[in-house]
Amino acid sequence: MQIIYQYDKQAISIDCVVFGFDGAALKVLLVRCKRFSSEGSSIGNYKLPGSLIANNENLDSAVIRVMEEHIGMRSIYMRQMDVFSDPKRIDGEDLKLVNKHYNVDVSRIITVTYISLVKLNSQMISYALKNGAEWIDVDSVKRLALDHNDILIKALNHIAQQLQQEPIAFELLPKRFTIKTLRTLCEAIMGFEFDSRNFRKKILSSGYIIPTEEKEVNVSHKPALFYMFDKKLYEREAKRRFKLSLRRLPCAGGGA
Amino acid sequence: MQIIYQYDKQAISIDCVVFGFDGAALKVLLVRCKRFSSEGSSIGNYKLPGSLIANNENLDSAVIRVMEEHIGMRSIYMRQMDVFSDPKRIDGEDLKLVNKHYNVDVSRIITVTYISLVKLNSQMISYALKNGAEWIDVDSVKRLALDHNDILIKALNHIAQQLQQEPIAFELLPKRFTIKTLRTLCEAIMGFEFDSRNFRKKILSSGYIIPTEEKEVNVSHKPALFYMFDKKLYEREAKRRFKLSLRRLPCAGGGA
DNA sequence: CAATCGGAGTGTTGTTATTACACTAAGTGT
DNA sequence: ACACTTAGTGTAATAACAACACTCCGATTG
Repeated sequence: MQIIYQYDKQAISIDCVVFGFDGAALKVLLVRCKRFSSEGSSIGNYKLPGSLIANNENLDSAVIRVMEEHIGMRSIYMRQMDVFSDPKRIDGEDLKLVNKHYNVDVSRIITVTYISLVKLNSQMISYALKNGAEWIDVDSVKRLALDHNDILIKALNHIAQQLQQEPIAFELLPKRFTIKTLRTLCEAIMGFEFDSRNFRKKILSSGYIIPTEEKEVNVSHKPALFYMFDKKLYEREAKRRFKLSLRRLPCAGGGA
Repeated sequence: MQIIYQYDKQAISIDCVVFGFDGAALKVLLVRCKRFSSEGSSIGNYKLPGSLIANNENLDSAVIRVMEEHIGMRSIYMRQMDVFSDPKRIDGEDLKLVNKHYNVDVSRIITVTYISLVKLNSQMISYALKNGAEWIDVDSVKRLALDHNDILIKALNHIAQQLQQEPIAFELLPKRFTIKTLRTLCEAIMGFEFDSRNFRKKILSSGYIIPTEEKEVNVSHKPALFYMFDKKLYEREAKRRFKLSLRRLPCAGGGA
């Protein structure tokens, strides 16, 4: 078989799954795509924010560009997730629409997906609305354009996994937060509930979630204390943890 | 700023980090690249096996194609790792060499990296040699072409991480193996040693690593029993584990 | 201003997983 | 028979986890 390196009709794009937390539910940033939709295509009413890769930009800068467009800020947590490369992933009507939208003529699109985590606030919500986007409860997301539902589900599993290993929760929370808020967030990400006493115990024994002087005000119950995440302490702990575990037995055959 | 979607001069490639285990050390498959190397370029004597994406093929099939070329078989464990997209990652002399080698004219290459795990045997070693490749101890890998050293290091960390969560060890071992061999492999991947009694206890209590009737022969010491990995049992266990952990508290703030 | 409401915050105990550690068993070779 | 080499076994101390019920504090209501 002759191999043809068809580098001239393939485009690379990024799609971002941007998560936020409003204190109660996990939200995802979706872009309305009316210009985009059409009969006979699988394009729904919403899609994940994304873009083709522009001239001389790397993937990360494309993500930053898209983020800036929809949430108005550059400095946010972002991590590469996966690459979707099936040539049949976007084809037929969908591909025509994409070609038209971007004014290009490509026969396939390879998409690199990213996960972003932002500290959601009300300005960001209205900023998104002004720019054709919307923060939507992950639980009430309906049909999305292209294969974006698959991507979203993968992203949800991904952060649930990550939550257990890295301090990603604090990327979604304001600087000061109560233990209850942290727990609600963890429950939203994991999809199940925790025992509040054990949760609190674990959090406080971590050593890097430190109390502030502040309490909630105007709540009709005992006010909760605010805490902060101390990144420096966390990193010091992380190093120590690594050293201590040098002789530890991993679940060699798989998480037994 | 005007955004130009320069889809017409970018190529997508895959690079594979293929690991094998010879019973004593972890090996990685490297390709000699004499045709490739030149004065003034960062191209070393070896590189990871890889390729540009060919006509109408998706990334996975490109990986399979490359694997077939170097190890002569299709059916192997492979997982996507990461995407390297910095435009400056491959440029200048290196880019010219790559363009010449593939007979293309691209200004940037975006590379998706894969990890493959194979059950190494002597036929594969000679097959590789005949096809310009070589299985090399991961500990004695020197300077590689382009940014392939970075990719290799990432891959090593990746499998160390994975080993603790998925049964990847058995992708590297023959069907039948001794507990000692499994331990040696885990030690090679993790980079430190385990207590042999605790290791054995853990492995045997997993429930899905089952003894065979066979023992080692012609060893000048008590012969070790061979074991097998039972995938079906593992998957059943995995489901049960998930159910049981429904109320478990994750290390919410990060692996405390 | 007493009573009610709602969520914050607190400790203990039984159970399970982890670690550390030393000897005997079964073969080969001399 | 003896020496050598690696397989294979058990226990006890410690640490992490899971299950569980009540008091505290402030706001609100009547």
